[in-house]
Amino acid sequence: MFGVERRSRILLLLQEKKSMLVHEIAVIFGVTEETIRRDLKELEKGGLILRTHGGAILADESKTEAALEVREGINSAGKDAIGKEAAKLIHDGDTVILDASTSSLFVAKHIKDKKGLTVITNAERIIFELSDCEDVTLISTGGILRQKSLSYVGKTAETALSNYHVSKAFISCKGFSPQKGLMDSNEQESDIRKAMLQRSEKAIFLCDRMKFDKVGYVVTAQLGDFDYFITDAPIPADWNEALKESNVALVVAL
Amino acid sequence: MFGVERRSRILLLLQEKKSMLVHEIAVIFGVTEETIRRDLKELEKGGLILRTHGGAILADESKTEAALEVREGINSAGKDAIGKEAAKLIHDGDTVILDASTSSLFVAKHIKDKKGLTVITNAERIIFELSDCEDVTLISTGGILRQKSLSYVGKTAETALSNYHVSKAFISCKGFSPQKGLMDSNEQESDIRKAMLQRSEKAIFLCDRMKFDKVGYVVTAQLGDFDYFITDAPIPADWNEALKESNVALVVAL
DNA sequence: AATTAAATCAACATATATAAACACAAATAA
DNA sequence: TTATTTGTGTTTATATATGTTGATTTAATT
Repeated sequence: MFGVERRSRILLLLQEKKSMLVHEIAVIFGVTEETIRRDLKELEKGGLILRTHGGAILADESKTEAALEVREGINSAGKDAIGKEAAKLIHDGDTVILDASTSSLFVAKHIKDKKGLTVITNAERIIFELSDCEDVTLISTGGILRQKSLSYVGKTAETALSNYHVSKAFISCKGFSPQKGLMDSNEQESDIRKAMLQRSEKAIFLCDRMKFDKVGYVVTAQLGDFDYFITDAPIPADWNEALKESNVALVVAL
Repeated sequence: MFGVERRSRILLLLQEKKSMLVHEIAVIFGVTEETIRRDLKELEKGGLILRTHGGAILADESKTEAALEVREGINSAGKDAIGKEAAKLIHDGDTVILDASTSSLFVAKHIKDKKGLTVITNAERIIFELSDCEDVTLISTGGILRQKSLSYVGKTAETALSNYHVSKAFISCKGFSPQKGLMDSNEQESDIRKAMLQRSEKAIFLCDRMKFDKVGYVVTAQLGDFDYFITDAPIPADWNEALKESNVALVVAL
């Protein structure tokens, strides 16, 4: 059996059982656990599964709440650190765009005490988070609520964005590599992010370590579209070159 | 079971029970309380729950509830009855507008089990209430959030409305009398309601007894603009005449 | 305020799980 | 053929999840 074949079978098994142990899978295919671990890494990079200690679970997008909220739990420390650093780029009186990502939600949590801010977003969770901040003018794009992500997408939301022009946009994604750029797994979310980038003077890319070298099937943007790259871990050595070439400032939050 | 799984299950349990004891959770999953405490810390870091001495509660509840509780508390029994009656006018597959009023919120609470609904609203509170209903397509007008009422107002919100046409709009107000019509105390809220009435085939006026003969300083609509008048108490004798003249159906919820 | 029982925290222990470096054999290319 | 790559197995050091214990904090009651 070839590796690809095994990996696709692992996916099928996971779809059935929802979660499995590395050991369990290794026995089924008669290979070492190390091999399975490598398979799982591969599958995780494609965003198909979620690796855990001892095994893996299906990255089931359809399981709205549970999946979404567990995902939020992943590397929340890192995302919080990123949010804190990103917040430093926002000053009293600024007008900014926050996208519908957990990373941006953490940015929102760190700007509550700033004065005279205007925040434009398509994320219901961010609206909820900031709705009690008297000193923040909150603008929602409106549109059809995508329940999986609790964000507004579609033509309405994009059109709404075109009414504004801001100084800074904070954008995340599903996966990133310097060669392929920012990738998402949902076209609508990708489109909204593209629209956001167009409406902003400067762009800040929020990229926690879990996104490194992950992939999605739709390209949202390229590294060169951004002015800042904020992350929570040392980046792979060869990325520095790409950042310099694209003239993107690197911020590592710790 | 993996840690992530357990944590996501804990969330589900909390959503069900609202609050739980550490001990209680530990027994359910067959792990030590220390492990559960670590889980709860993790979830708290992500802002999903609030830890208490001995257990945890859901993070969400507090904010929106508390903020609007006062307003909702006013004749909430009557408004609930009105909401229930109003919900009877909504059928599977309908597209409706709900305004940003407590009365409309109660309508929302009574339509959660209907199929294939589309709800257009400018009320954050209603979006929040319906955001977990898989069978409801939720459309937000978007715009600038008016924090006092947690509703979207302004030109953006009004323009967004003009993209839609619905079969029924549910509207409330601050005060009403047959002679003066529906009155509000906020021009922006009034304008949104006017826009909503224009976008709807039929209009339903939600008017609990507390609004009888109250006044506001801006007139939103006249009785004749509506098809139904739903209230929770016998109306003053001389109002019947006006209702009949305007060809408005009276529904008294009890 | 003082007392007390319970809950929490911090530090450590431990069994697994994982990552990293290397080895090797089969498949592929030169 | 010989070299190179690729996938897998092996070994060892490291990391992780959970449990355990004892000190500390908290909340409830006197």
